[in-house]
Amino acid sequence: MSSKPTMRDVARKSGLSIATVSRVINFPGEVPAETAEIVTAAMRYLNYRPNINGRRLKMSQTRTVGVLVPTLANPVFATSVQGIEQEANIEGLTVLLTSSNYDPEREMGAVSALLNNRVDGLILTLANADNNPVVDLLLAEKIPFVLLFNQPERADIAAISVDNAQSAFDITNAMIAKGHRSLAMVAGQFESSDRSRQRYDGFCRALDQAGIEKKHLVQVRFGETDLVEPLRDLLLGPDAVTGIVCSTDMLAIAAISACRAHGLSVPGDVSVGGIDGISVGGLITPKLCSAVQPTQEMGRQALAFLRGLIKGQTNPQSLLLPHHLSDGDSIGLFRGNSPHRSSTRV
Amino acid sequence: MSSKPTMRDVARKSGLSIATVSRVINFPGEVPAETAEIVTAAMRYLNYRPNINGRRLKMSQTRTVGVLVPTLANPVFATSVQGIEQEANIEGLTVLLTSSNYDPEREMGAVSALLNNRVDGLILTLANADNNPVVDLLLAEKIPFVLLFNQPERADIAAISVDNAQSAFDITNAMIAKGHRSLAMVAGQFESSDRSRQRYDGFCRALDQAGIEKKHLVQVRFGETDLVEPLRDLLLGPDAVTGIVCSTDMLAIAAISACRAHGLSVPGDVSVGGIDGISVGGLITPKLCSAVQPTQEMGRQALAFLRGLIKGQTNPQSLLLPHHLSDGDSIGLFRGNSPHRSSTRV
DNA sequence: ATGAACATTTGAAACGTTTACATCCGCAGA
DNA sequence: TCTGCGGATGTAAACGTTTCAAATGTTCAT
Repeated sequence: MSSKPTMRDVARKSGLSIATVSRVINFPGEVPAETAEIVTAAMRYLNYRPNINGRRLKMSQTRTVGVLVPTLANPVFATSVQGIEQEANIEGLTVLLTSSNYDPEREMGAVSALLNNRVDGLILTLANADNNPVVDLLLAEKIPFVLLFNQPERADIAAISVDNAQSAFDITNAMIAKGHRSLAMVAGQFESSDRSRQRYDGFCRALDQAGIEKKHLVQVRFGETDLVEPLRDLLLGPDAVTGIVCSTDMLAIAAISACRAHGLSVPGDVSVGGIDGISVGGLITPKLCSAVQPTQEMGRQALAFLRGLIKGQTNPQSLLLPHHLSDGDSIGLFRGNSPHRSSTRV
Repeated sequence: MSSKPTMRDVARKSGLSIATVSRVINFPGEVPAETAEIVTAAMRYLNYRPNINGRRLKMSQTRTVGVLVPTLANPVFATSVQGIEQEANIEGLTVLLTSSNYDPEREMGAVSALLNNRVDGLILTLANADNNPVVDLLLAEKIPFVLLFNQPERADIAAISVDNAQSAFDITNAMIAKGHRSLAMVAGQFESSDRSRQRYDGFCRALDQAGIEKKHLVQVRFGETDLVEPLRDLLLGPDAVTGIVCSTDMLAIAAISACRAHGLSVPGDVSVGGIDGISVGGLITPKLCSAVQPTQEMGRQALAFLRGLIKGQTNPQSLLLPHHLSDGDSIGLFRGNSPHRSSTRV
């Protein structure tokens, strides 16, 4: 009476066998309504709850999926997880969530822990999808997995993302179209994010196409929100830029803040664009202009996709979801260097 | 050879018994270095990974804790989960995360699922901590749990939060100190959040103390970010306010946006204050003035506290962590109704 | 040589499920 | 009456661990 009641207790209480109890739980249709009632009554009486761990041990499928994201502090990932959980809930799947903090070492540890839990599959956002030991491990062990936000080079890996390079290309072009010729990109460190590099590539492509030679790049540690110093030269130096493309919206918001700290107005003196489309971007002033990806939907799709893989559907294919530019006002017409700005220059 | 190797396989391979293998894994110290080496070699050779579900079934403790938050879309909760995971990682605990979407019905379902997983304890942020069937269930089943952000009336429930009423009181007072006498609160619906109500109480207390009679209140659905219509009367009506206290920072950011949409400047025409202290608040313009709570730290503490309860430490006590007002500039001096504002009024 | 004391290792019984297989029973058709 | 069938239930063997009690081997004082 002290410990939790088990199926055996329910069986005893209802005068039936443990097998019948199990059937009532798992295949209510295959049992006469009358017996089912007896059993459920006993369960209610005893306050019985099935021990999922017993089931998980016995069954080959655990109906659990593992999720690894870099961090929950960035709303992009938080909302994608929301999408995953939403879809998982519908399917009655349990989600095991971990985060790597952008640290490749922790990625392996986290995935290892998830595998010890015998998850049926994984959804991962990796620092670097290419040449990644985690990916190799998963392929070797034949565990179904889907990459989210990563855009791996190998075609035989399931991945759901937007076209990172194209996103950056588009937002950069939006600036060029407004007359800006002196641009910089602020990006998360490439070692911590392949997306960061891919987006930089798109940035460069846009500049090349416009015949712009100077390609400024500032890499910042992830989680960093104070860009005042990192951007000083870019904003006030001898060849200051008039447009900053940020590899994420979080960086863009931080960049706008840094511009202000340097006495520059956005978009008056400097235009700033982001990538991701996090929701606060639409609320701040100036409204952030960003290459928006359907984050939550991507999470949902990732889970749906993973479910397919788990069911044995082979030939994983990558999905590139469409992005779009939001109509913000953080990108403005090029006006030369405003008086205010030149006066501010050190 | 097809399926995953088990301890039995490792035992066979190393010519030792399954019990010895288990001891190598769990008590490496109690086994001669030589045998340990043989066993680990076998494990490496077979690519063995322990099946945690087997262990969980056998052991009385699962070394798993369940976490329930309203949503990950609000950075307050996302960062608190970060804190929880951080601390859990150190302890080698697994975190099972679910969200309720502010829906009391889903709360019970989610907790039930967690209990089926036989979690050792729970960390919960509930819509309403008082008279909550989930709390009753947990108390009845004697499952250790800690409330996070909730401030229950009952003293026998472990809870970690800031003083919600006091937070609202302080931020409201900051406005009053700047000369504002016509104030409103924008809050999440009380049914979905006891904090919302507690914060409203603090708001009222501040107004009472200042001898202000009119107490405006607008309740909005959670997740709502478009406050243009909800705030119209408040901002443009016959007795428009000059200060808005928001029950969360997310609402505050949305409120600022709405003010702008109505042609009002913050803090020129209207002052806006928030509660929570999410990090973007410090990056936007105007810098959000908020009653800041140490969100991540609270998550960490919640886990530490829960660990104590699980270890059998009795007499749960509530912890009220200190909050502080951030020095933002979203709250400004009362200037009467500016010409701009009156001209904008419909 | 004998047995006590100790260090290692092992056997086997759980933990709470699922499920293939067996059993039981009533009833229709012969 | 017997055969056979099908529906309802029961038996028992897994699943992969942990762990207690017991066995085995080793060392050492007697």
